[in-house]
Amino acid sequence: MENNGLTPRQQQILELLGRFTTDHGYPPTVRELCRLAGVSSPDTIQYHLDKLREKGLLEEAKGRSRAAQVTSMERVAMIPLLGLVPAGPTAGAYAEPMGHVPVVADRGDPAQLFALKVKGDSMQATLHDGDTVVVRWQETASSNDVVVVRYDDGEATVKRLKVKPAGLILIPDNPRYEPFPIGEGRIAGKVISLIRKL
Amino acid sequence: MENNGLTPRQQQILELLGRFTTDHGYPPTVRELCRLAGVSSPDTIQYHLDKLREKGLLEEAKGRSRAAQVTSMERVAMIPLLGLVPAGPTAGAYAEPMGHVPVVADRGDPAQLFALKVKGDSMQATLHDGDTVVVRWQETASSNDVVVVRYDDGEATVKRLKVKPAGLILIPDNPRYEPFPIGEGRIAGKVISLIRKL
DNA sequence: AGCATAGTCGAACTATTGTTCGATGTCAAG
DNA sequence: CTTGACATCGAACAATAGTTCGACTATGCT
Repeated sequence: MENNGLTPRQQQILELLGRFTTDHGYPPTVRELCRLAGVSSPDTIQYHLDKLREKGLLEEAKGRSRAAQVTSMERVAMIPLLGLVPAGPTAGAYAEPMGHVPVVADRGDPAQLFALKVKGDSMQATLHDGDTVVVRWQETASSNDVVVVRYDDGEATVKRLKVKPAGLILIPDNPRYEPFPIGEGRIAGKVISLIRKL
Repeated sequence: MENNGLTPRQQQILELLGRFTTDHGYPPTVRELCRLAGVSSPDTIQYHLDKLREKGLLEEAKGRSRAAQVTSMERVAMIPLLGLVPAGPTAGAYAEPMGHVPVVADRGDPAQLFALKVKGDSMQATLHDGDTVVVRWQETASSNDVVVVRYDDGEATVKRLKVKPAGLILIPDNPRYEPFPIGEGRIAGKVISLIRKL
């Protein structure tokens, strides 16, 4: 029953704040919240905002405009969806990509991440054609990691890595394909998660 | 080579704008951009912002504070991660959940979406233990849809749906489990995508 | 040289926005 | 009935932030 000890009004303001933020991309001003909540005095909103801040539900940020944010909201980073082949760990993340993928920016630096669209069925069972994978730039990896390997000619492939005394072996999870040595390729990154539309 | 016809300065401002926004949760003010870009006059930023607006790279939003946004940024919604069992299509998305999952809010109303953690291996091959699935609230579904079914006792399960003349059948994708009729259960929603950590 | 483009500055102006104050009303608890 | 928490209002104030203006410096093109 006890909803964090929030009064209905506070609950409503919190809800409006969250909705506005995701709708517009930035938080509302105090007066915009006035309109949304149907009250006429900015102080009414300010009053509730203070209460919410006391309870730790809002970011402490007084004085600045549009700075009221729900604290519980994990910070989200938009990582670039580089297409089928990653070009390289270049900086310009706002030019080429064919889109962006939102990820929760909790573990590590999100600037080290990028996304890739999977093509083909060589990794079937693990990765399907059309899947989106989230990759972290790194030049080394461990056995059994799924890695992105890039070749000088611009080609790239996603395979499971096997570290053997003889060298690095790439293993397609689909048994209809044969494992092969990495050759001239270099590891570009490690696949850390996948997103699949059903 | 031609980078959208952007000058280095414009490129930089765009980059700073994007970074600030994802870092703070809201866009910077003109003067904050001044500091970041190392210029002293607000007009310098304003000048470049106008150029970027002309090229359609920024949201048209004059007069308001902190309203400069990169247009290419897909709007992101945080949908509630309800845990193992969805309680119901209630509004209070900012209270109970054990977390939030970011999704691109392009198709349909993101308020109709929620996330669930998958438990068990009855859907193996399609869904693994620990996967996060994104579900849309709906009370009906088609054959072969993966659906969330809720029972009165508070239990819930994820299975593949089969519409038969005799009634609705739930099919575990794992052949080690047997299909069974939906019984007293009701469809709570349809699984539209999955997120898996590797 | 003449001219257009890109970039910058500092100051001033205006509008927006956060904040504060005193006053008022409601409602349940003591 | 008095007290306290909850809620609201309107007005006023101060700080912040968007906008505009005139002037100035490069650079490359004609």
